[in-house]
Amino acid sequence: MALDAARAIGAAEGLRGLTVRRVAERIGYAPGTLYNLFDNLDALIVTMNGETLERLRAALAMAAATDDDAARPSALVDAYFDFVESEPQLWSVLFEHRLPEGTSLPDWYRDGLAGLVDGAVAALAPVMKAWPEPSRREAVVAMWGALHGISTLAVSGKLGLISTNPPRRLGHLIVERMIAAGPMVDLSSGES
Amino acid sequence: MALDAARAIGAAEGLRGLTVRRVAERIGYAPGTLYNLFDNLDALIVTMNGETLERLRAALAMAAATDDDAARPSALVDAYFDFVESEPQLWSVLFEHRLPEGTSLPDWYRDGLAGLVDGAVAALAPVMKAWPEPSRREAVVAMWGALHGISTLAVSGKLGLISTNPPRRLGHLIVERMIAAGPMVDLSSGES
DNA sequence: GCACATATTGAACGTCGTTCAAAATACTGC
DNA sequence: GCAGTATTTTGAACGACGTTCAATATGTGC
Repeated sequence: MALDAARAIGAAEGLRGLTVRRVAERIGYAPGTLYNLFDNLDALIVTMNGETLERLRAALAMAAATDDDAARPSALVDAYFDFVESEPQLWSVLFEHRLPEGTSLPDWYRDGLAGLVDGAVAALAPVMKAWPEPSRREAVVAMWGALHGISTLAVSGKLGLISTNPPRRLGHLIVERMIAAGPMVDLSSGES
Repeated sequence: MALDAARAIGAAEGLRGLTVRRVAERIGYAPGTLYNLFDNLDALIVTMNGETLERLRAALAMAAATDDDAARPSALVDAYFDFVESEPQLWSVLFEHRLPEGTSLPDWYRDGLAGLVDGAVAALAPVMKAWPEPSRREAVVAMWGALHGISTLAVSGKLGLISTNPPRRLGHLIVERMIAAGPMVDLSSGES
């Protein structure tokens, strides 16, 4: 299948090496053939990213199945960084790729992301009882963004330029302190 | 100058529109002329990114000059998001751009990043007295990564898919809670 | 074997980054 | 002013890119 070839190339060379011609050559077809399967290269990459997203979701779900409530936050962080470190290029493609100006991501893509966050909210609920329901989700989104940023800077080599701390450690730090700190006292504060 | 043209194109169209030919056309020169000024397109973009980084540093330094120690964290977060929102495309180019496999970023680039972090560490020192010196820098790097991730997801449209919270609010949440929580009890914990 | 639908092709178009000999320009010593 | 040298700029060329499309091959029902 074309997606297998794309995944192999993406894992080896990232977004820069992912071209229609390379994918076609790898599966022994002419470049034009791929346009019978996908509208264009962007659609192929988005489809492949959907699969990567699903694998990430599955990995986090596995970690969320930990029995010990208190250990679950740390397990989720480890699962996240395990995934990023095991497939750094595919994870990069998942978030580096941007559609051209006019177009927008398909619905199943948003559903995949939402499922990821919902799973984390459910898994962390026992240790976030102090947070009221709406701000609990807000906090999880913020923590997801934090892990995402740390991983992004690490994979692109920019974190290593200014810190010797392993990215995983920074992730643990953020999540642990966020949960320990509890919710903001005034939810409407902090706006400029 | 070529950098002005590159900045104008980058601000309008992002990394996708930044081509040698477009930049050359805008300054009224042939494409080949740019290769007398820069080794290649990547070098041009890295130079332009250096200028963007310097403007970001200056904006944060301005916010760090706030007299009120307690208000400084919030001011820094606002300054960060003000910058991202005022030049989303140039900020995106600054972090989306990746050099090809072999090459690495120049030294002045790392110095710029380090200066950014050092400035934040100094500005936040009064409200982070509870953190011992080394882990204080670690925490600032983690918070920078968090703001970076939230902004990345926001600019790429992926944050809006799963949350209606403005990114700025998530940033305030993380920084406020991190500082309120204080350092980790056991600095060597959290490693898998 | 024939008609029809489907899959695949390969050439073509315009654009990209990059190179390089040739042409244009600027600068020197006189 | 001029000859000669150094520098800047050019424009054509190369290979690779995404994408399109008429032509061809392949498969299917009869």
